[in-house]
Amino acid sequence: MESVVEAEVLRTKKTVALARWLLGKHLVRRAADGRTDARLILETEAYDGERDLACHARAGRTARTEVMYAAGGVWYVYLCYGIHEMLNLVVGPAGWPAAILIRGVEGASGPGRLTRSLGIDRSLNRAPAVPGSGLWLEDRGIRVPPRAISRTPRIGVDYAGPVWAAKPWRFTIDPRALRPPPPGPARA
DNA sequence: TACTCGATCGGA
DNA sequence: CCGATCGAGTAA
Repeated sequence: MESVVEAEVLRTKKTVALARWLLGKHLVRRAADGRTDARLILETEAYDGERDLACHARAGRTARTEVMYAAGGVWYVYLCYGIHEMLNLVVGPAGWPAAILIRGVEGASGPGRLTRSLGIDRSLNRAPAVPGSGLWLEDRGIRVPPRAISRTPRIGVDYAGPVWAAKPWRFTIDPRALRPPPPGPARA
């Protein structure tokens, strides 16, 4: 069975825990033609608060970062390097700027590639993560064993300085660990 | 208004 | 390793 992820969860859990929790959930896109595309989330990164020098909110409230201060459950989509649309989920209570970058899903590895693959751009910035917006999250009951999850530092944030760049706030699913290998040769 | 630099990617 | 490509943020 599947259930749409409720905003309540996104507002109450801690940012880093949510980045991990999102692994194994489905990112679901409904295109203009009505077709839906559900992809298992395989890679995420947490960005948490003005103190986090890798987070866009490090400079406080600006026109771009305002959406990060909203209560969890809306999308933050911005343009990076003039080319790539980056998809983030705003999380946490209103007033606390935090977001989770969706870096990889089934069939699309890399934040720029996944938005291109799913037809996601800045027109979804500030949109709520509910079916009516065309982009939402579902829990389809996939259980991700802890051994399938890896933690590493975030990608491309050296500018944040050694302390914040080193935070192990990137989470990935090792696909091999998700699908256990077939049993070996039958025992005699 | 000028200038810098990206939460990337694909091609030498 | 390098260039693409453009808007946000900063300084002036």
